[in-house]
Amino acid sequence: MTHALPFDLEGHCASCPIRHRAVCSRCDAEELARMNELKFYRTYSPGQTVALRGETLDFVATVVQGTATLERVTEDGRTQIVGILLPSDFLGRPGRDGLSYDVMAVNEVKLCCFRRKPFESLLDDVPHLQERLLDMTLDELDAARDWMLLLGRKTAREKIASFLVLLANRCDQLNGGKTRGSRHFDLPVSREAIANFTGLTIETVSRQISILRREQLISLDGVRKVTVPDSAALRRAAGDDDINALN
Amino acid sequence: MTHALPFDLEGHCASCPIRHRAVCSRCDAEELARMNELKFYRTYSPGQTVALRGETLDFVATVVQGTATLERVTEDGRTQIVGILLPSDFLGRPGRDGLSYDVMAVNEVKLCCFRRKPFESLLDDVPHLQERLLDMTLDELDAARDWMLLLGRKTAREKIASFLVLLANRCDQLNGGKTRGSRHFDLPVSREAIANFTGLTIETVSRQISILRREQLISLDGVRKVTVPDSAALRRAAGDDDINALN
DNA sequence: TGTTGAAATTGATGTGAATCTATGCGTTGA
DNA sequence: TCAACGCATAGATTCACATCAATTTCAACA
Repeated sequence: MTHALPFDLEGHCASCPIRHRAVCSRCDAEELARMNELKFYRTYSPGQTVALRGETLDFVATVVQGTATLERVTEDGRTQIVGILLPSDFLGRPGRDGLSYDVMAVNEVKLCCFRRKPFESLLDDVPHLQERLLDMTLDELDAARDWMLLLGRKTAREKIASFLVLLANRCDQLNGGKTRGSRHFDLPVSREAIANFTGLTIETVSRQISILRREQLISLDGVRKVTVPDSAALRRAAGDDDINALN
Repeated sequence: MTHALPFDLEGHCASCPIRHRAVCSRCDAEELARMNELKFYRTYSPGQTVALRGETLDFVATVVQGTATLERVTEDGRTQIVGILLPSDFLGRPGRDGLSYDVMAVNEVKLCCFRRKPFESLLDDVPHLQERLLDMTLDELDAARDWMLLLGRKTAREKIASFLVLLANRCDQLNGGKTRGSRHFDLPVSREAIANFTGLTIETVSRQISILRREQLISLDGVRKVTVPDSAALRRAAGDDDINALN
């Protein structure tokens, strides 16, 4: 399970690729040095469970690499993805033993971890850290609420278009600036995951993707590589009001 | 627009009915005194807009009395309620000019307000305040994710049962301890609001409520007063797994 | 106590997405 | 090279919920 990594895992935070976006992004050199001593890395393989709802999770972490999903499941097995963790996202709940959802690695995931108790002390001592965590949590809450509109009120077509817009935007973010005009990205997840994210079935996801392709709003290379020739058109199909156009 | 209030609006925090649950709940006497000087009250009448998505909101606040909804709307007018503010809930986003949803007063709402900038300074100075706000935000995020499962994967019947369970629990909370056995509470919102909350139509809401009543899972006195003879049975109809039974 | 209008309920019908059932199409491994 | 398998696509059918259309209930007020 050893893999080449795009940066030195034993290295310091200074060389960390997501340092400027993560929970530690507002920390100064001294604070960073303190965190640097406490941190440790963990790797999960595709499909592996990172944490289960209700179980004790004794660490918190930042995603350095890979994609993980947050899932809620009904007693009879219907599952809803309630969040996606991409690089720079934070995992865990300071002040609580466990999470209220399952966390699954989609592909190979690398986490920069801190044991929970020491991290809670850090939060008390390092205002920059707590401020940033509050801000990230408020952003997540806004994103969750956008998603509630999608789940409750959008059609299958709008759901798929919205999902693609969301991914395109997040990919842009990770690549720094935003690209204009034609955009190209990889779906990090299977059709089943898209279904569980949008509250649809895989069949409906597949059909709607085919329809969007026939209408030339997207084109596919294989089953995972997506090109969006006109992001504005796709955003229109997503049915959002235009305040969101800024994102 | 003058009304009798259950506590003295000009009074100090010590007499505030939601003091032990709100964002200020962990503050000591000295911190409270500081906040006391900055606070001011506002009242909104039923149906009034408290804030609009995208517009500048120059204050943050705690709900002291009444109910408000957080709403997201598509360009063509479909609306989804993405949150309910009940007494002790926090409104506003420190560090941001505006909100990403509309806020509407359902009935007469009283807010304990702070101008945003001074409140942000308070957050920096008063660790208890920021800690509590982070905790409340994380709770809201968990609740939003529960709601995503409901919107994406539950049937109409389960949605209505879940909604009633949620309300029953929140009402218990506000009344301090939790009541066992038969529970009784008032719906703070109309059928239309329930529809916008659950992602259904008013007709479906009405039908499902009638069905639950016929099955004796609930009984109604008028259209707003609900009695739940057996909360465990209603929770079962809500389709949650039993980890939630603790709540 | 009657009048009015909005909100809620109920019924009949329509429809979008789920379900059920093949079939295609890359990977993996013998 | 070819099964075998998982994943994606596609067609036919069903069904849960939406839509359309009347009532009925209820709160407010004369």
